[in-house]
Amino acid sequence: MSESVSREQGALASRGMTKSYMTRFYELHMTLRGGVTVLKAAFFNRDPRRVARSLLGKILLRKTPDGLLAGRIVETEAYLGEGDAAAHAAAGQTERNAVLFGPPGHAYVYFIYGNHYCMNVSCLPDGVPGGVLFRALQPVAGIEQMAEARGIAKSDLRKISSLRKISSGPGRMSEALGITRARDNGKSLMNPRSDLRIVDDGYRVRRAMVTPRIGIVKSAEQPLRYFIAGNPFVSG
DNA sequence: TTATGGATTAGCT
DNA sequence: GCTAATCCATAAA
Repeated sequence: MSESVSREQGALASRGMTKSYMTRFYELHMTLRGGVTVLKAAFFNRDPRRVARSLLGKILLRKTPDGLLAGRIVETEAYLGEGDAAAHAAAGQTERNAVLFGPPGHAYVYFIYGNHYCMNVSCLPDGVPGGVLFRALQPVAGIEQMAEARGIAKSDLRKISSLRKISSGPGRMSEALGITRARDNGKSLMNPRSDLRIVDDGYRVRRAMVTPRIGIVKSAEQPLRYFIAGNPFVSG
């Protein structure tokens, strides 16, 4: 893991990034080290608001045949059960949203606007709905592979604007990691051998912000969107 | 069986 | 800033 991160840093350095830019870009990367721990069920078996806040700074890992992909979670949204009109769980359990009603720590992937997949992690005990939407990642490892999946030219990766296009947004993030409903819906994110999991590398968020959620109409006023203050990879 | 609209994105003005 | 693209889960009929 730390080896592949070093490779990424070397690759970017070789593309002529300035020191000030490197400092900014890798502020969060430098803490990713060998001793990572997979988040356990107790972490997710809580109110989605607390889970959404606690997930900031954690690492989402994707293993692929072509290499390891990783991104630091910099933006999340909490979706509650009953009483949250914007939540998919609001109208009760269906085939699509069943994972939200299941045990905590599992991936809920849905298809939206005819084009995009979005991923949540289920929260609260089996039988109680709730989830956290992953909205943005800061690329950490496998940057070139993720860029390719997003249709971003390798030569553009020195530009911050292109780096942001890799995984700043729920649909973009899913495309970068190759997340689909068929492949990933219902998967546990707590299995150390899974190709999709969340780990804690010890990074601590300095300051988190809370604002209303993005892209919804119902219950749009509630402050349930969480992000790392000042992080350039936050969407919107 | 058909109609509706969305937890988004890219591209154009 | 504005809007088309584009599919499918859900609701209505």
